[in-house]
Amino acid sequence: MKQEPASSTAAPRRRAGRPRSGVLDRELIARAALKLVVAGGYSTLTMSALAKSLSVSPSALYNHVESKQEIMQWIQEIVMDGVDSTVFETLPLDEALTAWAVTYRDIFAGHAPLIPLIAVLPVSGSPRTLEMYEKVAAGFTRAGWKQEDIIPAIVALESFIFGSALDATAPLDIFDPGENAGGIPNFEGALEAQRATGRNSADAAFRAGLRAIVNGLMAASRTT
Amino acid sequence: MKQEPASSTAAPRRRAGRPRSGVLDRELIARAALKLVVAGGYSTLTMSALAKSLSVSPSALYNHVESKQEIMQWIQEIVMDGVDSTVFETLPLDEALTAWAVTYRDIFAGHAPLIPLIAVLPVSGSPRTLEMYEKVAAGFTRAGWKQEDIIPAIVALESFIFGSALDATAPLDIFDPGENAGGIPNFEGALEAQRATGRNSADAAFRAGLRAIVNGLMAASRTT
DNA sequence: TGTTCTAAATGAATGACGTTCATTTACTAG
DNA sequence: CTAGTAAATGAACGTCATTCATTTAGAACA
Repeated sequence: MKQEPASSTAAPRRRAGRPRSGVLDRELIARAALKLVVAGGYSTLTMSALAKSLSVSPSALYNHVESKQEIMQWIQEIVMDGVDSTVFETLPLDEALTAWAVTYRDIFAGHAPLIPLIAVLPVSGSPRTLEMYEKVAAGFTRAGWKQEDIIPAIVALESFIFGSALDATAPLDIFDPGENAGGIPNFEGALEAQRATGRNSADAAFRAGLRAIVNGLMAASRTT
Repeated sequence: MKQEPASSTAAPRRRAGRPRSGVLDRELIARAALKLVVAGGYSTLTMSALAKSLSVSPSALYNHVESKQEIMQWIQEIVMDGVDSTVFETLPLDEALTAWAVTYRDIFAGHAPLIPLIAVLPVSGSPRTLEMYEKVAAGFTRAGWKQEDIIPAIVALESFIFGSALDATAPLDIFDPGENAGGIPNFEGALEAQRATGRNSADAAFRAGLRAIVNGLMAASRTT
């Protein structure tokens, strides 16, 4: 849990910038872990598998990592880097929020196991995540938002994004009532009507919900 | 993964309604599991601990349960039962949605580990959850919504609720930039302003987001 | 050059887990 | 009284993450 001093380098502690032996370092481990995850999903990310992919014994990893959780945090940082938050510099707030949210959800839909982690993780450990927040907050500020309303708006959007990313991993027939059909006419009618549109319901929900929450937030900011 | 035939009883398979020996049954196991969780959190819910709390050996549980995941589903059903969906019968849609969402989030904030499970779980295994959906869908129908818009609206709301429930478990100082302060003026300003309100930011975000998404959805339904 | 220091790797061991299985127990039906 | 059977037992297993005493090898210093 300890943070290295002021150094921004990710490499293990070494004597005055002189390279040291060791096959491993933070960057290497993080990349290898992400590679494993992308190739075979999070269930294949074990310390043994990770060590093997680095041609090293599992215990060697613990010279560079406190726990597996820490590796998950490293992965999270790399993944978070893929979220496009430059849009706030070029687009009006509502459009920027929409574009940002879309990339955010799409990226984390492929990394659902990270979500329960992120939601609870202090941002202090992740400078790049902080930079993202700064860009988003700047977008709100530029649009003239009251300062105290900005954090709640960001958190609300993120909650929706994380929930939607989880939802995106659900099986397509998740709502099929199965043997419990009958006695639920309203729900079944709605289900059938949605099915008839031919659209993926997770995507439709994300789009509709995103438009609603963005419009709703913008409207609220104008009334106060 | 198999479902028992048409029987709606939760008891283990038995001969023509005649009670059989056995200390265990589904209801007992589920209640004991929930009790453990409420007392000590999900990390204390192990098959050994559960068995011990029932004065039984761990392997005995497997005569009634396929896996620990199945127990988690049983817990989920009990917990879901606490969500108040009667409000749709008495309140106008927007107020009902708000009241429903509030109880939904508050309840699952105490059961965060269930969320990644639910988001991906077929509803067919949970009759009571289906009944909830029916009441919600009926509320939308009664309010004159187009059928095909109902499921996406429900899913969007649930995504927001689940995300918010996860967020509610975060530490209060989750946004503290720590040593990374400086260089992120907009974010820090917003953070300070939010702090100055004295409100819990997770709660403020949930309230603001809920109002926004409900208003946004209602507005959208009027334009189509 | 040789000695010492130390970061880093090793491999064996540990302790939780969830889960399986052959066997026993105790009730019920005939 | 005899089977038959659901259910409980306890001793395994296999898979994890993690720990630790020990070894290895490169760099600093003499």
